[in-house]
Amino acid sequence: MRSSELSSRISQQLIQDIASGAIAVGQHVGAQQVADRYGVSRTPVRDALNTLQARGLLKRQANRGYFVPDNISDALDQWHEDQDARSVDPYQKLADDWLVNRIPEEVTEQFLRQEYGWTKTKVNEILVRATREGWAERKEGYGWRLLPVAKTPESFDQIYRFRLSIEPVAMMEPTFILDRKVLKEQRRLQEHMLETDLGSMLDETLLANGSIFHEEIIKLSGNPFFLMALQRVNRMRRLMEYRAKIDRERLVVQCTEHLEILELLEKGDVVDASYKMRQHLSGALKRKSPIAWSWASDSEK
Amino acid sequence: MRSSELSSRISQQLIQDIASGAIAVGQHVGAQQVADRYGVSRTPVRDALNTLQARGLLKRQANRGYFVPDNISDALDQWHEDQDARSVDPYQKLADDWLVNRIPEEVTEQFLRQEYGWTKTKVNEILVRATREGWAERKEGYGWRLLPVAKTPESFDQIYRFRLSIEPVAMMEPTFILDRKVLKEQRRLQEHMLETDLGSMLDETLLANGSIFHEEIIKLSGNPFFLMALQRVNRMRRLMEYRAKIDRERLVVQCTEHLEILELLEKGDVVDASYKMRQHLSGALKRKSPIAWSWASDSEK
DNA sequence: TATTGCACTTTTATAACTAAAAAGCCAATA
DNA sequence: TATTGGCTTTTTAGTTATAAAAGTGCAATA
Repeated sequence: MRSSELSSRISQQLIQDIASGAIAVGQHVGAQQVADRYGVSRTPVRDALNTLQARGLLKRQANRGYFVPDNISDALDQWHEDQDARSVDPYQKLADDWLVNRIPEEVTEQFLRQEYGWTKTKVNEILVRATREGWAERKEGYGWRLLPVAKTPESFDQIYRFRLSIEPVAMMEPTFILDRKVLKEQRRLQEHMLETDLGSMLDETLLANGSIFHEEIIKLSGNPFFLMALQRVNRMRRLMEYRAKIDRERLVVQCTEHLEILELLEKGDVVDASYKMRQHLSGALKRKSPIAWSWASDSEK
Repeated sequence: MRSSELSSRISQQLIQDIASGAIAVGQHVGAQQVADRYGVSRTPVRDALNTLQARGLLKRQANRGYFVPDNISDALDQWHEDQDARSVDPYQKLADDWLVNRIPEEVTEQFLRQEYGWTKTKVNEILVRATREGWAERKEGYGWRLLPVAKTPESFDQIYRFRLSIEPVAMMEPTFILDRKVLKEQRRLQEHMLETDLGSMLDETLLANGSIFHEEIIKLSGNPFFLMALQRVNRMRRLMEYRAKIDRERLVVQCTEHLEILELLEKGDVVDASYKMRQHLSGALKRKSPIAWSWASDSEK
């Protein structure tokens, strides 16, 4: 059974979907279906499904497909333990090193290849992603420049101020569509969060929850530029939050507020929902820095 | 005298800066100074300056540097003629082909290499840029997906709606700084536009003018996320406008409105300036499609 | 009839080498 | 004393062969 990078990514994603409840217990998980969802062929999906089945996260019925078993919690716990020693994503590694000033502002590809032992393509792939997510850019000549944005405590506030300017407005766009199906699905996810023991969930899953909710709502605006802008700042925010201790109590408040917004939308009360969204974001902004900015001091050495 | 891609880009940029008035007549243009501005070494800058000097766009004084000559208009006209047969930027070529549906939504790198005769690195470079500018993304497995955003007449409206939600708000940010130096420079550029014969200016120069003004203003907000978002939609807008006939009369109105906003800011009247900005953008939105959407019909075949 | 399993094709990654381009340095000069 | 000119060093682009990974079609099976 092969286990390429892509199939590992698919495994991770599937586990997260199962843990977050996006894929329900007992549900059928077919290779073709998963392949379509992620836009890949069945080859890497099959490897991923095989791996998950081997670890008891999926049950297999010959020639009928894979299913989420009843005893999924145990298997998930087991999997979490196994993963504790998992290797860190190179992208996160670079982001991390940049945040704590372990690498200079300007780097050459060669420097990264030597420093991390990455191949030419790997370096390129990582830098492209960093470029897309807004914290790196190619210099005109040789080398790359890493941007100080998203490095400081201020950027957290700045991101929330930016979101305050787009999210409530997006909900008032003339092309906004109250898609009941989306609202229902989001309600299900938020309620699932509240019902589940948050301590047993992966940090990634918890962080993803907030982003997904807001992105699904802004998507309803029918204006893709609002979505693109939100996705971009969310990715940056997660770079920072990745290093932080998550305040799980705060998450309960977050989910509750999400549900309140959903309720207003389900009633068709878009204006109040937009207002509530504004309050929701203001609340996050007003809170004292929700993250221990342990690394900010490093830059003052 | 070499003429690499980078040094050609620098030449282009310098000419545009001279044409738009960012570099004034008689001003000294030193190699080191230019190199610092663009973040490159003197090597490609020297090639560029040499090229420009050879065409009479710069005057050289031995060991003292280059200067913008008095008779720059003639030299610029001459240069424009020479450039008429200039080769199209591969990036624009791909964008163009995508806009008129000459290439499929999903492409492999190999396809592009064969179709356009580009090298592996070139293909990568172009796709990375398209990714950064938001209209392409890597598929999970092989291949790339081109996004339909920025292909339709609606996107034009959507971009303006988005800008309406961020630009006036950004001016009201608590960190907004009224930088007189920036305002003065922008006033100079806008007045230069009005004084110059627009017919003699390159389309690129005219299109860049509007973007730069708005980006400089939003930069004053002190919140880089507003700037990043604006830059992104501006780049997309220019992809579309690149194909269009420019309404030069409209540009006069545009510059005048820019000057009005500057005037309010110079008086320290940020609130009114923000309101004027809103009106300015609304005006552009309300105008009937400013572009002949010649290619939109192609998709309905 | 939907799904898997498997063989086969296409596409991309990797590595090593050569050519081209950019960066960096220092002496020469107005 | 700032600036250019020419030179050397460093970095990246281009090329080719080979391995690995992903995509694709079709028969087998519950």
